[in-house]
Amino acid sequence: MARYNFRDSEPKWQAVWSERGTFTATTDPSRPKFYVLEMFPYPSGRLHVGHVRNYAIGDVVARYKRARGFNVLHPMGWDAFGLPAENAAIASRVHPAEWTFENIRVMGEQLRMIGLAYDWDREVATCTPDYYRHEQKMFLDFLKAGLAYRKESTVNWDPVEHTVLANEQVIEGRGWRSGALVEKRKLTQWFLRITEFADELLDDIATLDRWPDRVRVMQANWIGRSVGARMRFRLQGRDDRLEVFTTRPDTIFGASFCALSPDHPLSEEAAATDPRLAEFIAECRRLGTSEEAIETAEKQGYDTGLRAVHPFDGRELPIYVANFVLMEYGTGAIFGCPAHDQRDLDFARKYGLTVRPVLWPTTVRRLDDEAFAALPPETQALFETGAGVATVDGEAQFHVAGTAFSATDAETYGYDLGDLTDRPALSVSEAKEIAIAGLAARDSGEPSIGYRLRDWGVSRQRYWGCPIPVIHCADCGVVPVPEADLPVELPHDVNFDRPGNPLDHHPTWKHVPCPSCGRPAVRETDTFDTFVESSWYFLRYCSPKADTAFDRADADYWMPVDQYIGGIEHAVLHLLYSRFFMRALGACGYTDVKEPFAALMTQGMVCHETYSDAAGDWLYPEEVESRGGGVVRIADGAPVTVGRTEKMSKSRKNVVGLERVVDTYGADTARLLLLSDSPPERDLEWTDAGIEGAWRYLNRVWRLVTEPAHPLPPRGTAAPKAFSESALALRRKTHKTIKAVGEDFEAFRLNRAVARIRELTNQAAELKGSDEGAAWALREALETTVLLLGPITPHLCEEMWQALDGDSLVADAPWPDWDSELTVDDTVTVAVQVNGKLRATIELPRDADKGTAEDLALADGGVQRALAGKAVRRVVVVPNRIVNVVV
RNA sequence: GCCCGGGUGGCGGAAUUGGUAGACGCGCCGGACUCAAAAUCCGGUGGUGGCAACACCAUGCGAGUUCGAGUCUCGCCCCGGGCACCA
Repeated sequence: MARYNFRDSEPKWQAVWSERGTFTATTDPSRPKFYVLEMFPYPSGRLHVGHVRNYAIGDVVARYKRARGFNVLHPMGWDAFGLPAENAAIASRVHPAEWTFENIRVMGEQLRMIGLAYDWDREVATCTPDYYRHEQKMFLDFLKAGLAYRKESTVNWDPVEHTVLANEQVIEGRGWRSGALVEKRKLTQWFLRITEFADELLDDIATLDRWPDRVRVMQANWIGRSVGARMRFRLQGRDDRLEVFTTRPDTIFGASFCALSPDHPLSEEAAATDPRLAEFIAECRRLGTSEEAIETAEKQGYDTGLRAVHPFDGRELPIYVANFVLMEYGTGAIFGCPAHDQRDLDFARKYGLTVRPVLWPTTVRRLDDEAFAALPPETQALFETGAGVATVDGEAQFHVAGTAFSATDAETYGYDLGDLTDRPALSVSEAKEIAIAGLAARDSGEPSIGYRLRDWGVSRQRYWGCPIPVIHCADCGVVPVPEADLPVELPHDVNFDRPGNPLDHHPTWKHVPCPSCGRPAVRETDTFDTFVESSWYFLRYCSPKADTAFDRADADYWMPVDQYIGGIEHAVLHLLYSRFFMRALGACGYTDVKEPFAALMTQGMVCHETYSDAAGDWLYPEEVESRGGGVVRIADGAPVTVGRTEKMSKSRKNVVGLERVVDTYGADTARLLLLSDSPPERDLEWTDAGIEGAWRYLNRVWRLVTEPAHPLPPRGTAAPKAFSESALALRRKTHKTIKAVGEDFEAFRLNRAVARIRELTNQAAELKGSDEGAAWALREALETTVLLLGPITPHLCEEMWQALDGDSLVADAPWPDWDSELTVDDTVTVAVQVNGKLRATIELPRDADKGTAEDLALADGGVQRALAGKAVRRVVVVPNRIVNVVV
């Protein structure tokens, strides 16, 4: 039994593509371009099959678009700065650069092994000065344009190691290595003014019509534009005022307290004279900086003793410091309206504050607290759930008990707005306008737009990143590094024996003369967030050897990326930062393209079962095997616990190494499985059974092509006049498949495309007869199969194309055309239902009229039996689809 | 906690976007070939009942809209992604 020899074929065709420069891209404005890009990897060590899925999907697009006649740009590179390199340096005493470049070498070899259609001449690694020098130049331009600035912000601080921790390094509030309780600490850091573009970034989401809706929604929510008001409360016994931001000025009459962020200046001021408050604030700071930690922590507050005066009714409201108020959003202070906000309600109950409803459904009577308290407990309980409305004594009544009452935009409500209005019913937006007008009249507030989006903090106190090109001079302040002095290169001679930033510890690197006055000064020792590198790498690919960041003409031709592919985990940060970067670069005259990625596809993760031994240590899949109904460790037969299927990760060892799969089955088999077993956007579970099935199919096609059941006519033979029924059916299948697979590729339905190609293979194998027509139809089917499968299993297809006397490479062959006469059938099978239940199917000529369909359906024996003599009330006919008889 | 997804046979998934639920594949069962095994080929395979024709049940749970719901609406449950210093 002949088997496809991938061990010879795969390196052979890789060499052919490489020698011919098949995938080398050249700027050519006379041709339509297509730029397809997969998110570049962080060089973490070795590729596993999880990485490959991303690249295999992109490779299908690249090869398919190439067959469609596009001038395709498909580059690859390395997102090479990052924390893991420093961790490796600490753990294994290897230099981050050495570690990174070795990983790039290994992973690059692995990528070449899978036959991806990359233009390797454009390979980029972001940790090289040749790359990051341009980033430093961009930063200097941002600085000039006012898009970069410094301000204080908080970081996670490890008090034992005296170092800044990433959120990832904070485990349950403690430093991952020291185990010390993490504190927040304020540092002056660099920021990029992304909020400058908040409205534009939000509005332009509408233009991203080839992005998944969910990503667009996530970005819009992330920017979180909300129209509200800033309002100022007089402080009792003081001259200054407290400013808060609210999205619900209409509920101001329900305010019963104000709350400050622990980082608010007023909190700090109050803490100076109140040690218990100071302790409370310190406790809040141990929560860490992530929003998740803050929002999931138990809501707590501390009464500062300060009192805010209500701008309308003069009530004195207590001012709390609360652990859930974020300094970054709004003004870092809020007013609380417990009746209409669940969090405020919980807070009010906890601290015994009044709950004062100020809006209610117009159709109900309001119960005051006294009347409510007089009700029996079971009646009170009726108010706990739902919308605060319950029937008491036959009348709908309203009271806020355990659940805050929230209004919808569509309805109108009765409102308590003091003497601001007499109107009996208002919509929320009308009430907001009235409240804001009232505030303005008292000089206590004005309309304001708030954003959830915050400016992008780009300073990192780490070595393995791009140095921020400024110098701090005692006399001149912050001085940009002159452009002629770029790049500011990382020093190589660093050591990681001490915790903290090696750049800061370096004996000489940071000491430089001030470029402005010449006196001794120090370099900025912070480096950039690695998201900065990934915010413009797609531009560098357009002209990777250019002396500038990119050549304008090349970028004008290639940009935007026509198809971007990557994980859903990047739905907000990386994609939003890149969109911002294009606009910031635009403001500095670099480019006119606004949106970097015209189309986006987000692929799911590759998952695998996890295995652990009796001691609870993780085991690699290749360390275990099934034996006698259980799973055991191969080395000693010890029982193994099979855990849940999870995203492949080095930490759980549930990774399938690429080499093992490619050695055993070849790259094409792995590619086929990764592309066919799940829709690309969904998660995929890697199983050994799956890879066997893919391998079996490749050999089946291989044999069908190289050992056809009967001789094929020479390539290019004209079609015979007549075809047998079986041959004609195969031809129809062939042309339907061409049409459908093209549509599937365009829509990323890759798993379905593979299913269709397999159907074609099945039908080709079942072809009856060996006459001229059958042989011709078989050749047509086989050639088609090779061309359609080409983007998925490219090596095998080149080999088969050669076996079919193909005169060129599949990689250079145009996509096949389909004959519309062969893609539609003369008859259709129509389902017949009786009262919505399937009772029969009937064969009808295509596009038969409704009367014919109805008559034939009613004449059917099965239908008659189901009707059982009952009178037909109605017949619904959907042509070519269904007949539903209603009795 | 907040934002965004997902849930269909033993398993991965398909379903012309409101019209025959389960394409294609994996696994399993049976058969052929073989001294035997592997490989390959042929047939079967959602569940329950029935010799069978067939009937009933079935797309996470519960309601609803409709001639007709996996698909639309409302309310739940579970799983996953993100939450600004992991990339």
